[in-house]
Amino acid sequence: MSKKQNKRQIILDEAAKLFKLKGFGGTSMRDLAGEVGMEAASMYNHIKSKDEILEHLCFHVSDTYIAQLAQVEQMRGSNGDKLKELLRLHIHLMLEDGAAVSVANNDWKYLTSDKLELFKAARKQYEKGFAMLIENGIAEGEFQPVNASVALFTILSAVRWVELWYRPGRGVTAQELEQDIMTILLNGLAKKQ
Amino acid sequence: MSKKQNKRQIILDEAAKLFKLKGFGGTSMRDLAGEVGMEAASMYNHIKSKDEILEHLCFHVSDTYIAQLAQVEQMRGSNGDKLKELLRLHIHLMLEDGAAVSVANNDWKYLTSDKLELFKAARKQYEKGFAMLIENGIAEGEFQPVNASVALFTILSAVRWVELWYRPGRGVTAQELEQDIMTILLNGLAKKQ
DNA sequence: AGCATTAACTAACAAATGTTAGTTAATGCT
DNA sequence: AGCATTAACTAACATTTGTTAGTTAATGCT
Repeated sequence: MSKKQNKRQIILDEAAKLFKLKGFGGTSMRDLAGEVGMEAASMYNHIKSKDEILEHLCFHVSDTYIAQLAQVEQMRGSNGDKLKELLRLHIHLMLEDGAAVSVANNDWKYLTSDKLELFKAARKQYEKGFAMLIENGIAEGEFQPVNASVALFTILSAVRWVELWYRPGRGVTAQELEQDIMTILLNGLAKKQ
Repeated sequence: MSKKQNKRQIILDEAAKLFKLKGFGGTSMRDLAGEVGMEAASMYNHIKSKDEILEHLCFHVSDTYIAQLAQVEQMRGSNGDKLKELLRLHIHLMLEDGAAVSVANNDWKYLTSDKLELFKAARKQYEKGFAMLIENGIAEGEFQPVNASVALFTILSAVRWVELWYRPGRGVTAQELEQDIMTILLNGLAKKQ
């Protein structure tokens, strides 16, 4: 039983890496099997289907994001503090589970119909909670009076490059990264005068 | 001859839309043919291969970006002004040719080997020019002293959602959009105090 | 009118795809 | 020791894929 869990996890991890590299459609079960060190057919002892792999990866990410949102919502502090913390957690998942996040960002559209709807709903829920923090911040005069949706997507997109770009040995630490991104997004690139 | 150009363009445009919607791998030549209103085999009177379609779309985008960079580089004005203008042009292409930009952003990895290298080189050239503006701005004390690469990718990513999200009838005009994105990226979301 | 080109079609191909069936050796429980 | 389960294998399947061959009607030039 523990062995089974283990092999399944290896398949899922390897799938995340391959899907990130070559896309869901561009990755065949034989490719994946080669990476795992097994025949394609053998993997079906551990997983139900190729679609199930995709579902697992996508919902792992969306579930985590929603849990993080719930966690931040019951924090106390300013909207700026909450936004900062949610963003920090958001970036943190990217650094920790980059391949899965990449799949959830790029290959979610290949989910089959009912799962696709579920995923889109989850994403919308997350975005809604995120937007609420921004709207509250604007209403309370804490943030600049921009369109909240525009701010939301600008921020969420702004951090998406992290999973494509960040590698530990790149001369930028995770702390610097977080700090600089926060600076740019909250304080802006231009110097205050 | 003009007819041929026309049909070819229809195929390319329709391909951009489909690739954006379902990905390069997820779009079959028969799907595309159905959209164009033609049998799959008939399209080969107008295009060389499925790969050629992808190449055309990707290089159309990278060529445009590089031309825009060259245009801005010979402007006079502050680094902030140049950065603003380059970003404005960048967003403009997204609004004008969203599907092609989407393909260049998401499906470039399916380019075949030599074209893939060419595309990556073009992208690197664009990023290098973009980064130079930021570095100059920092050196001249115009921008905050952040890591230039982090700033570069944060800005370039920040605007990527536009092609996924923007639709004319969404209550936000292109002008508002540009303005708000500039505000957030250059001045920051937080109010100056 | 005669001819060459264009652009559509149908039919078919070879390769690749996700998946199932059937088999077999190893492992662990009673 | 005997039995059930697990997890690997090979072989094969039905589809789908990108693409080519061969044909045919329409178009336009001389």
